[in-house]
Amino acid sequence: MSAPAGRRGRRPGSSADTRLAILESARASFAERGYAGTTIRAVAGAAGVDAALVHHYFGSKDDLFLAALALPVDPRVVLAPALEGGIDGAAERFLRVFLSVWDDPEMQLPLLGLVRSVLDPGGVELLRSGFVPIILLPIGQALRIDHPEHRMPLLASQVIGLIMTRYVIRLEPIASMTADDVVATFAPTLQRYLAGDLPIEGD
Amino acid sequence: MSAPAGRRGRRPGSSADTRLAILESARASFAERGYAGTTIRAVAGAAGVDAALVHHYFGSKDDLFLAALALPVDPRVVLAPALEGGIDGAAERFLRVFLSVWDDPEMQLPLLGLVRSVLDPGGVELLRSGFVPIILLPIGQALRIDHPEHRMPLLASQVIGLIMTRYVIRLEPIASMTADDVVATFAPTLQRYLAGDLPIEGD
DNA sequence: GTCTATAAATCGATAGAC
DNA sequence: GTCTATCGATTTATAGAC
Repeated sequence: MSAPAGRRGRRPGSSADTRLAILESARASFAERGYAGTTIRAVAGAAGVDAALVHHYFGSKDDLFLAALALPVDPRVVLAPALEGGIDGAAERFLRVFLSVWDDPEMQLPLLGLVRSVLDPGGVELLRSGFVPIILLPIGQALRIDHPEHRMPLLASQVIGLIMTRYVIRLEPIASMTADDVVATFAPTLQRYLAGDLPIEGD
Repeated sequence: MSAPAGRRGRRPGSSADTRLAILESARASFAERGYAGTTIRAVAGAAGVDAALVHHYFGSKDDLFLAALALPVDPRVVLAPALEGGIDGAAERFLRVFLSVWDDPEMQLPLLGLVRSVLDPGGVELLRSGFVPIILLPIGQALRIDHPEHRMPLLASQVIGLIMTRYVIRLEPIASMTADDVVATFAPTLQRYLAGDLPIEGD
C-alpha cells in the first residue's frame, strides 16, 4: 500500500521521519568514526530507535553506508553485468559502465559532491575503511582475479586519476574524449592491473 | 601579516617586506583570477609597487606562479636530469624523481597542502591554466614526445591517481609499496602514455 | 617469550509478537 | 511500524602449554 500523494504533516514517529532520523544519524557516525567504527546499534541509539529498525529500513550495514553516501546509483547493481564474462575484456566492460554513469549529466553533480567530500576531515578514512572493502574488493572478487586486495587498488589509482582529470579538473583532451577513446586509452592500463604482470610477492 | 609594526631590523619598504607583499598579492590574484587572468601589472599594483619590481624579485611570470604555489621544490629543476636520455626509460626516470620528492617526509606536508587547495574555488582553474602549460607541457617538450598536449595529460591522470592513493588516501598496498615496486607497477603505464599506441587523431 | 585455546563481549542480521 | 528475542560470526581478552 502506497501513501496517497500530497499528504503532509505526518504524525511524529511515522516512517519518513524515522527513516530520515536513521539516515542522518548514520551519516554523522560514518563521517565521525568511519565505516568500521560505526555500529548499527549506535546509529539506532542516536536516532532514538531500535537497531532492528535500521535493518528494516536499509537492509544490511553496507546498504546503509551506500544510502548515507547519497550515491545516485548503486555501484553493485550497475556493475553486475560487467562482472560476468570472466577476466577477458573485464577492463573494457568496467570502463563502459563507469562512463555510462559519470558521463550522465544528471549523475555528475552528486558524484562530484562526493569527490569533494573525500578531502574533508574523515573523508579519507571513510574511503579507506568503507568504500574499499564494500565496493572495490567485491568487484575484484566477482571478477575472480587473483590478489584482488592488491590489484583493485591499482585499478582505483587510474580510475581516480581519470575522475580527477576528466570530471574535476576537466583537463583537455581527456575531458572531451569520446567514450570509445577513453576505453581505447585506459582499458589496457586497467586490464594489466587486473590480470597482467605485476610485482606481487608470493604469487 | 606577521611583521610587527615598527622595527624589525629593516626599514619599511625594504626588500623582505616588498617581496612578501608581491607574493601575497600574486597568490590572491592567481587564486581569484587564475593564471591567465592575472597580470604582472595588477599584482604589482595591488602590492603598491612597480611592475618592474615583480620581475626583479621573481623573474618571469612562470617563476612568480611557482613561488606563489609555495612548491617546496622547483619541478623544472629536479626533473631536468630525468628529461635527458631520450624517450627510452623516460617513464622510469620520471617516476624515480617523482618518488624522491614525494617520499621525502619534509616535502609531503606542503605538497599535500597543495593537493587539497586544488579542490578549493579557483584551484581547478589554476591547475588547468597554470600548472599544465608551465609544468606539464614543458616536460613533454623536453622529452621530445609527439603530441605532448595529448600524451602529457594522460601521464598526469595516472600520476594524480598515484598521488591520491599513495599519499592522500593512503590506500594499501600502494601506500606502503617500495619505490622499486611503484616503478615496476606504474612505469609501463606511463611509458605507454608517453610513447605507446594510443587513439590519437592525425598521427 | 611465544603460541594456542578458550571464554567473554560485541556486532550484524533474522524471525516473530504486538 | 516498532520492538523483543536470539542466532551465528567476529573480535577481544585471558589463561595455560610449551
